[in-house]
Amino acid sequence: MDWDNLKVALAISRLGSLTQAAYALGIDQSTAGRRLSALEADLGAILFVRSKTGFALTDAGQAAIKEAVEVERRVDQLVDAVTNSDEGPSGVVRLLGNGWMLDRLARTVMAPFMVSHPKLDLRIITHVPRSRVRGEASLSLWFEVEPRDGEFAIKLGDVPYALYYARESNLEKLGWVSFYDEDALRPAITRSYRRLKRRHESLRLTATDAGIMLAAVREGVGKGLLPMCLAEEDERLVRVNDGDPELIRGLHLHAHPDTVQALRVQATIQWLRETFSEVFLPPG
Amino acid sequence: MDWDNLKVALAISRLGSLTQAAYALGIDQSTAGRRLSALEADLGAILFVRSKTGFALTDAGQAAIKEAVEVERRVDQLVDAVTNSDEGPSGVVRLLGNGWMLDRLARTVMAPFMVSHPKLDLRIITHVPRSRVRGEASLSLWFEVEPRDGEFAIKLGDVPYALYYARESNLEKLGWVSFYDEDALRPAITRSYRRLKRRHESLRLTATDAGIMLAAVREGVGKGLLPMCLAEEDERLVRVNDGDPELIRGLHLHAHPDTVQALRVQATIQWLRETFSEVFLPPG
DNA sequence: CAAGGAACATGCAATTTTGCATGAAGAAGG
DNA sequence: CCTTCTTCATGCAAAATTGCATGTTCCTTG
Repeated sequence: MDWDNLKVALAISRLGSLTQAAYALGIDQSTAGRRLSALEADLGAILFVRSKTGFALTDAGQAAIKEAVEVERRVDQLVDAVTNSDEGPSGVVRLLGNGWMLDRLARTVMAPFMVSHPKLDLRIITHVPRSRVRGEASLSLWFEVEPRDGEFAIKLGDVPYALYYARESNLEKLGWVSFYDEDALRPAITRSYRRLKRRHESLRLTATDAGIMLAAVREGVGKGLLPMCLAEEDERLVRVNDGDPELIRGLHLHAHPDTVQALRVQATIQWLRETFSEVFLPPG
Repeated sequence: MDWDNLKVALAISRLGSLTQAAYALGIDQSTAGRRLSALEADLGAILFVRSKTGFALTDAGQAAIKEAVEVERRVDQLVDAVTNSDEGPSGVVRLLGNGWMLDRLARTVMAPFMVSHPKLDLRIITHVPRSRVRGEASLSLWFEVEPRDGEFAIKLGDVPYALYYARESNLEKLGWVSFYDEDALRPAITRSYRRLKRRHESLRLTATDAGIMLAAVREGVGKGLLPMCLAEEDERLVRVNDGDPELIRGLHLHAHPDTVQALRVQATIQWLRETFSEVFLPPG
């Protein structure tokens, strides 16, 4: 049995299809299929039921994947133990989250991090359906979402939002630009909006990303709740009220327990914790 | 990094040389060398220092092997978990011990065991220097030897020895056939001999294996302490004294902790425990 | 219901890996 | 001190693996 073929089984189990698994591994779909077949032949058991819509785990497959995850973790440990000393952790880390958050990270603290970790391979993925993320060294940035099926979560900090409008606009006439996505119905958010928004005011635009909202508000489309870290930097935006932020959202980092222990994941977590204030709090 | 290359590193670390490792893995020495080089390149660290006398672990190599052993164990678990259900455990188990013991096992209880475990691959190795045996799913049968460096040992039972001579010989005129090997100087054995052997009696032959001793005694070369399980079955041998055996040796089974957990090793241990009386005690 | 898309299987050529043969370099033994 | 044995490195042909192109089946969507 070729130990390397376990990678294929793991990838298929995570991505659900041969094609995607092969792409993730950087090999051809046909190769992935043949290597899986070879693995199954060596083990004397069928691990996946093939269908045109994808691969699904059999009972034997579930048992195998459960152990293969452990194998992967040990290999990670080995790589960490050996390559560690010279140039810091190496390998792939996937970072998932909202577009504006990842964009902000990229604009502020990402470059020095990549420089100081030359062997780290960061995959930035915006707005992936949460269900798709399983295992495989990935970290997700989410607001107030409790971890799913045994995910490991730490709170990075509180991100303040405040109400802004464009300097050139007439505040009284402005409609609203508001957030809409799976999180939009959370109590904290609806409560803030209910408190701020008067009945007769119109809703001009919704967006799933605060970066787009900010652009819209800046161009005078309407007023809206924006992360202070973004808005305070923009000279064309004016905050409506002084004092406390209108809304505070807790930012959490979710990690799959299979891979939290890997050094590269730990390093990324540490980086996000250390730079949180700089990235997500308003300056000063 | 090709996970399968860890096998090569493990084999080299256990057998100490590229050639032997390659032979054990069933691949060519040049292939093993190239795969080790590839592994080292992927890890960015040298694992072994090459010399004409063999390969020696570097510090990085030691760290790597420590983890690779864990990887191997998890792969074992995976194979056990998956192939388990149908035809019992599979894989290689090495069984080391004295020639006569392994010979006796082969004559008595080995065939049914091999039949009931069709996927098991048993490697019988007689009289290997003990230092050579490290890791790699091996079990050793030894008398009264305490386990080394964290080996795991269980006592199988007591093997009775008694004094025999050939039916056609004249007991009074017979010299001695005695055991000689690394274990021969153990207190229990020298005590028995001192008690039994009179000064004027001559020492005719020494052998390192009780099977050869038995053949010699049977052919009238001399009298000697023989395992009762062997001697009682031989019509041409006569026991000198009735009653208690002249010598009792405790038979132990040593296993390396890295691999005891593997199902195939467990199955082999269980087999040896269950059949001990039939194999190593005199009939009746 | 038809068309388009996505997913897995398979034949075949190109690439990679492997094994063999040989060479070189040290260790062991007479 | 020389011979012999064992060990690892390397060039080259054979073998195995891989990727590409294509075919087929099923799901989705208009």
